[in-house]
Amino acid sequence: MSVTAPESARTLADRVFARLQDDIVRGEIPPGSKVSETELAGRYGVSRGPLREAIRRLESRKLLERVVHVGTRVASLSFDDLIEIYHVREALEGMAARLAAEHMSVEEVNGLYDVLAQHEQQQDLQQDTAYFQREGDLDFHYRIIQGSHNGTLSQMLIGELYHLVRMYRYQFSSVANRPQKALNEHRRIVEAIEARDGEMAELLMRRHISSARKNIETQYAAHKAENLKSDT
Amino acid sequence: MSVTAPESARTLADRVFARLQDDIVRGEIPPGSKVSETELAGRYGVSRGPLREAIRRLESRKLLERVVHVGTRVASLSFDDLIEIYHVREALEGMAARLAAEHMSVEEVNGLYDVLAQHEQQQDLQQDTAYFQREGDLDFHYRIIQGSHNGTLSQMLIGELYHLVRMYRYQFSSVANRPQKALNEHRRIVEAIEARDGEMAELLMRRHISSARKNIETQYAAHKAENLKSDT
DNA sequence: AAAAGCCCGATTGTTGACAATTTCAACGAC
DNA sequence: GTCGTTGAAATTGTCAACAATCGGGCTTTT
Repeated sequence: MSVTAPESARTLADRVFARLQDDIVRGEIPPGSKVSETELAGRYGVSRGPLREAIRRLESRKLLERVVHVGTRVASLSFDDLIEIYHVREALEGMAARLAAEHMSVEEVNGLYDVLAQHEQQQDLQQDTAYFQREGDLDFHYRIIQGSHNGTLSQMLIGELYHLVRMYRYQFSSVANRPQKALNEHRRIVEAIEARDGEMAELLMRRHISSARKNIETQYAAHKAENLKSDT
Repeated sequence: MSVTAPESARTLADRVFARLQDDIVRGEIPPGSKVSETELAGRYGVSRGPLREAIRRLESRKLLERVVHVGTRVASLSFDDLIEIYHVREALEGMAARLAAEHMSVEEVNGLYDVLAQHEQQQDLQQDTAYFQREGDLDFHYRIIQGSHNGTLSQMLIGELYHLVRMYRYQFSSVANRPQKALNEHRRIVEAIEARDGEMAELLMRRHISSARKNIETQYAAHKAENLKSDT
């Protein structure tokens, strides 16, 4: 399912990489905190060799930042970074939706409807909304990206960008605060894909992600204003 | 200038990384060929430690492919890979043009016109056309990408994708075969950026890259037909 | 003769020790 | 009191040796 299929984690470096990435994304290791190679090596029970390999991979995914001869620290996403990411998502996922409309099989389209139905049900039941909304939302986007049948595109979104998005969501305990609207947008996107209307699918997906970005920008402005008020 | 500023190559791994990447992109090490760690370590005069770090970084940039316990080989771009990359370029550089129209300073826009004038002159003189056309073309695109003032976007295009594009151009000694048309398209893009018309800039950039992609697809079809003919 | 199994060489994965660099605190000068 | 210097501790960068795994060739079996 994942683009970088870990199979069964053939090597030590692979396992450490997976565990360390999870610990970072879930906030187990706080964003911005310095991490020591020897300390991490001890924690995961390996030597510094495989650990350094894991660090380098996570560095290229922007989850770690390394300074020569100084050390490594966990990336800490700023609002500006997140806005940048959403601009990239808008471009890439828009293209993904277009390609998905052109290349998705009927089985894959049916799968999209299944996901939609699932979300609708969870919407009604309001059970564990926070968790399912964010993971479910990603699930929907995952499927469209995979449906593009473009490995480069999938790698960039799922293999690189989405870890940052997930980390952000954990970091700010952020949950989609416009679930009904998002669900409707999802439905229209799927309909465009089923109709094989790539242009429409791209347009709708871009609007969808653009709305999410503007939502974040609004929250950011409110947050900043709040801080200014409490500072004075 | 570069996104991953090498400064003066502080560490051994950095230097090996830069040299190895250059050797790969320029085809010094043939695409698809297997590379041995000990052999490369000897060639660059370092131990396997820093070399392995360089290999990991190039692997994450898709310039090397590694199989566990088997070895590393230089990536060999297929036509399908290239088509995928151009779809991603269309999406990302379209967004870059839009953001550039919104955020570029007047000095940066003037710089674009300078590049345009340079290309025009080289066009007239027809001197060393092959080299300047391909590097100059990249220079134009570089500036617009940087003009987006979006670090994530720049990293993805310049830091990841463009090495593959350059490798492909070396590999197939490929040169833009529609230079006059491309130059006109460039000019219209710059005009849209100067007019701060982000929507138009994105549209034109997407058409520009889409045309290049279709051009490649046509060449591919011709190439395939040629092979079929010689096979029978 | 073809196929399956085994062994050996070669390559990669991993480890621990050593070298180089940075940081931080103590000290002294202005 | 502040700033610059110097030294040591800690951390990262690098290296060479050891262990694990894979591929190819040989033997063996049917």
